[in-house]
Amino acid sequence: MKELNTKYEHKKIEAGKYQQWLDAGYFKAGIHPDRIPFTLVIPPPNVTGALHLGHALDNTLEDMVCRYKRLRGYDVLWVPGMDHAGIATQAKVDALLKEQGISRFDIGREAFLEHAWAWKHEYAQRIREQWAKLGLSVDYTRERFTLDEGLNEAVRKVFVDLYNEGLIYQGERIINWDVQAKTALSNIEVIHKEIEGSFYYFRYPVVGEDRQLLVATTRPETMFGDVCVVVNPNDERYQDLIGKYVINPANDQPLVVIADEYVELGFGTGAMKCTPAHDPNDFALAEKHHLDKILCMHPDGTMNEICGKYEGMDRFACREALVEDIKAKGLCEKIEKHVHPVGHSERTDTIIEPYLSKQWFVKMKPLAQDVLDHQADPKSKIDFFPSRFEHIFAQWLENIEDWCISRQLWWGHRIPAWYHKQTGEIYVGMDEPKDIENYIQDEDVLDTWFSSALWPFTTLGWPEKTADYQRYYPTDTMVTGYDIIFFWVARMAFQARHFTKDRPFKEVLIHGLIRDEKGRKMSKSLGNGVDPLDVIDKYGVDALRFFITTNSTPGQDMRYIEEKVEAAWNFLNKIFNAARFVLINLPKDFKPLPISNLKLAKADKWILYRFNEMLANITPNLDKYEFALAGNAVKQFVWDEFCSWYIDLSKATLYGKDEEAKAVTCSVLYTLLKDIVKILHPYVPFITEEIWSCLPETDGACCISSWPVSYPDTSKKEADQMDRMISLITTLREIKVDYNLKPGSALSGYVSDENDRMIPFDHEETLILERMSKLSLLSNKPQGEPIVRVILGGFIVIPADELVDLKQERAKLNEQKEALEKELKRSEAMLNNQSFLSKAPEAKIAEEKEKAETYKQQYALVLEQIEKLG
RNA sequence: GGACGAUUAGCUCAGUUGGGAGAGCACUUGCUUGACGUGCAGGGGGUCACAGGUUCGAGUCCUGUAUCGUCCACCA
Repeated sequence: MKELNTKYEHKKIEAGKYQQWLDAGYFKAGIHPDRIPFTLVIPPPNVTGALHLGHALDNTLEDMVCRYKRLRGYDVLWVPGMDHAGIATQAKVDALLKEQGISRFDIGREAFLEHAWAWKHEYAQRIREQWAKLGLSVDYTRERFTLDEGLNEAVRKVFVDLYNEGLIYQGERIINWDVQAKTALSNIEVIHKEIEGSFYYFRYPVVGEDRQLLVATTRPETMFGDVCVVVNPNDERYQDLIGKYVINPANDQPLVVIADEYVELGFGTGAMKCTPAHDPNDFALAEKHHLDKILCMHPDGTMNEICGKYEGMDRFACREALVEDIKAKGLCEKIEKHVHPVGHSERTDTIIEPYLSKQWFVKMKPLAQDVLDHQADPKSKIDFFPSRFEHIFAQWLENIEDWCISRQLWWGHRIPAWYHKQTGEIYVGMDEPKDIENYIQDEDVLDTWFSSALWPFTTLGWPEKTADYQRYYPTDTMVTGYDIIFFWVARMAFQARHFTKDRPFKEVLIHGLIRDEKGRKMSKSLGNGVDPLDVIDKYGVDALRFFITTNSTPGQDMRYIEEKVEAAWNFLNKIFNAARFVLINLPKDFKPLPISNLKLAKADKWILYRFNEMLANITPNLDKYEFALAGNAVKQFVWDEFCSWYIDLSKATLYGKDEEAKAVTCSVLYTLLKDIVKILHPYVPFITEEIWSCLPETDGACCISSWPVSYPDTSKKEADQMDRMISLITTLREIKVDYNLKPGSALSGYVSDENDRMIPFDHEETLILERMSKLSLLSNKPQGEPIVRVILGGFIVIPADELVDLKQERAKLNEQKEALEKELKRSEAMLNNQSFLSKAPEAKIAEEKEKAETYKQQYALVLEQIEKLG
């Protein structure tokens, strides 16, 4: 048993504790095969750098769940791991090499990957150090990486199976091309931003005629890829032009005018240029009308060889130059300002080029439908907290398009497809073809999310039917931000459904973003990021965790406010000192007595009753991830009831002479402290473990102890008696403030019930009154002007002639009178309402009647007193 | 163009099946009370955005409006 420090110093308390937990193997799953398993996988952080506050939020909530479930007696498995994060990591390694003057193309694929792995090892270690700082109770014996061998095998199997089922295909389509990263992206990696661009109106001379056709575009540089001009077949203006040729002002080439209903009658000029290789709609038109698809750019966004003098120019430089040239030719009618959404790369923020390219796709409709079908079944659906995200999730799946999964990168899972050197035939398989010398492998890798989507089951050993997979899958809870529902949650859902015939997790807790104190997103460019390590250094991780868990609401964004972390620290300091108080007052040879065998005093019964109330309140809230509601209820109990009242009340016996009473108080203090520490453990694991280790008669660690149960034999009636005492003590304090008496000054007086009968106090209560208020009870009603105040269940009379300020007393009584009148009016209105009496629940009516009764008595008393004062 | 969220004390936010408006910080008065001044005791401060409706009863449910924010959406 350790000795508790005299001061709360978070650094001292947190030091070494995590390693002790790990050394003892407390977070290793499977130690208790008899227990019900509870599984959670960590959303694998990218190995691109340090963890930020967003990770702290996510991971703290997960650790909360795990530690709570562990205390509830589950065999908890929390699988840790990291994500290779293809584009992001490759960009970082590229940048690092660039600093050394190296291009990845100089050193080649293999050498580059060596650098990438070295990077991964370095950052994985940093991430683990941060997990340790946060106190995450993960099982390191099961740590995985999205690019490790086992996962690679699973990824290949998934690819090959989907390919064989016709759910993965290769196709030449318009994809979102990132000209900076020089890779394809999926639709959700494109961020649409409203950009002020221009609408250019150009005149296209009609071949052989002396007239011009007006065509508008927002992207003149793609005119080199135009193959025709399209008009609506019902557009009367252009009937005679259909089938004729016009001259493209960009390159003076003839373009045929075709008709298609796709062109909207009222929009623009009614004539649309068609660029099949640079626009998805134009591509669809080209397929329909068997038109050519002409690329006019290189993969890096510069113009290609078909663009004549513009070859090699950046696409936007080309746009400007071309417009100038067309103006010079006199073919530019006008340029209008035009605000429209423009796709940007999520990673590089460059403007996406819709680009014709051969890529691999997942056919999404059937896979998504499978998930949607199960979402309609309460037994196999994934439950979202809060539930509104289920609609967002379902809506996205309903409108899903095929997923472009190939990426032109090196860092990732290589696509298991090989092309025959002579025939070009495609071979897709788990392993390379036997006559590999005749094949070359596809150069591309898979979208990072393709492997992340398998995370809940591949980490448990799938496709092997391992013991872990059988015991721990499907997982129970996933904790993640609303920003990756589409990227990740939806994809896990369909891959799990398809390959494991199950949901990947039963419940999803969705949290929001953590923002800066002004509500802005934290970002590098704004420089408003907060490093969790700095916060931990200043306030300790427990304070950070308590701030996070008690200031966030499921699904809702939160702001980082340092004052609130400080407030959390203050609470921890409070707990620490409460623990000190208890420990200081326990006798050296203390042995806790079972509460149920004790002759409890009123104060004991009161606090135990309150504890039961609190426990009954928080448990269901914790079960539905309402950590803030539960946490604040615990805080309120600990601070306002345990510390402010019970500890103070306990001093009456602790500092008294009754050894038997003292022993009872000690046991109650000890037992309650122990329970409080357990309840708070998921929130603040370090300080609670510290206090636990200083408590006598505890074995093991707090983190593997058990969730408290409620105390037997507590009653509301007895709790109410203590509430009368509390009301009395509070009133006495008010009187002292009213009369400018020192808090420690002595008073004498008596308490009467509504009928003016003196209420007797037992020994315990007398001691408490003396201790808390320096009130000595009178046995006879004295003469003279008294101060009279209404309290719960009666009134207190303080005879104090020389003190009494009649004016003040009248004012006070009138205040009370008015308040009571208001309450009575409200109460009577309710009780005189026949509808209320006939429709409201009985318990509510009884409650109101009881209240009304109390008010009436108190009101009568106040009136009587006012009359006495005259 | 759709969908969703927010609007409650000076600030940041809770408020779980509808039943007398809460917290933290800030403000204010008093206090070396044998755990804690990082504290203790007392106090002030809100027409719950607005307008209707349902209900015996609405911060809470319904409809609409306003403001802010987010996501989704190929109109050249």
